[in-house]
Amino acid sequence: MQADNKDDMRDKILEAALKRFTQYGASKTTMNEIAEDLRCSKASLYYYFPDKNGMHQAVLQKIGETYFQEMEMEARNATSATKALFKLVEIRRSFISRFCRLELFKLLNDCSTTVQELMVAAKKREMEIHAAIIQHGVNTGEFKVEDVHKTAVLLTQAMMGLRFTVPDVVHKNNDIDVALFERVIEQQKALLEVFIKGIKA
Amino acid sequence: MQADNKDDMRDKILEAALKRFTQYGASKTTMNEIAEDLRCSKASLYYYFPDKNGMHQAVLQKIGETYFQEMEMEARNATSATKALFKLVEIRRSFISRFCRLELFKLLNDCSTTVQELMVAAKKREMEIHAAIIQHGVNTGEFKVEDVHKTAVLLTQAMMGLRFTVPDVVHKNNDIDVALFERVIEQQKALLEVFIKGIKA
DNA sequence: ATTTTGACCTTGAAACTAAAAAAGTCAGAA
DNA sequence: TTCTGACTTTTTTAGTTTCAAGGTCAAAAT
Repeated sequence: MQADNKDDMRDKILEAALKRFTQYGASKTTMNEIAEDLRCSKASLYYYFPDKNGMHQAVLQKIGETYFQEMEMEARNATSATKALFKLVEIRRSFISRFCRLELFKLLNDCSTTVQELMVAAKKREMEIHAAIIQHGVNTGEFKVEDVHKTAVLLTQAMMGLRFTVPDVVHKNNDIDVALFERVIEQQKALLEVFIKGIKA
Repeated sequence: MQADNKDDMRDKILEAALKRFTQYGASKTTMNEIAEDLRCSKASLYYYFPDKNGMHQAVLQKIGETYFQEMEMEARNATSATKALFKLVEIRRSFISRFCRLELFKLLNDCSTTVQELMVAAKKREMEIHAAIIQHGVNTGEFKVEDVHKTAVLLTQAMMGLRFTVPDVVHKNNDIDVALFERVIEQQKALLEVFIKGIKA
């Protein structure tokens, strides 16, 4: 198999990998399978990616990018800060329901430095989106907070934490269960409601 | 070795086990070591406890009982609901700093039914303490909430969740790091502040 | 020159094994 | 009724094997 140019082939690989990963999970997908799907040799994959983990990261980065862009779009175009914060929860919901099989969790537990950095960066970016919306709320007189940044960190951490405490038992290896995550989303909305009241001007 | 009566001996064992567990961790403590500390035979321990896990649970239940009683005392005697909620955080702080080596986490991941039930019960009890204080706040006109119970669940889950999101990396096997937990406590206080504003009458 | 590949090497996770250590039992003593 | 020494059973650890999957490379194809 051959693509028109380098970037095109790289993208085709990412597409095929994403399909396999979302359907069967990343760890249950072999490099051979991806190669067979693309009617190319396994060695070709290694021409475009350093290793399987690198490919997994690239897949995550790609879909993560659209996730964050959607959120950033919302942050920019929002009229009401309150509505925007609730919209973020909805965006998160639809993202997770689509990509819950991607073993985000497994990668996080890898403890490899690059992955760790990626996750920390993602956390930071999400936090900054929250900060931007809160800042907007402060500017319009909707909110009143002492320190926008600290408030955004707190909100992000509190919302994320519900992922661990809403389920009664925390499974170590399992990826995210969709039904369970719906309950997390519900609680995130409830918390957001109280939190917003707590920072209303 | 011989004690005056059955309950007394049981208590001596729990005391010795607690000492070992807090110093070296439960999994690194052998039944022989506890027996040697007490100058009794290992078999004696099995006269009072069904197995090591049962003993570990009993130790946890014992110290947990004083923890909850301290909290319940605060809930009963509180004048201001706001102050009481902040006091709970302080009680949690001092409890964790004393018993962070008890491998609470390991037991939770055991997934044995009885332990799971114990943890769920503990969660519920803590939640009910929060509910009682919030109810008190509602009665005195300090707070205004639609559903006291739901609010208490939300607050408890949000506070607990910070245990997982405040540290950048979540260690799987390690027990709680004291220094890290201080940061968790700080965020719990910050969240509580906003949360309380959000439910102020 | 860049991209692709078949053939090949390397690694890591699962499946055994044996030995050691710790958990757990019990008949009988105190 | 409480306790124990001597005992068995279970769990943990470390070492080994194996094989599928990960990863490499010289050479071929474009």
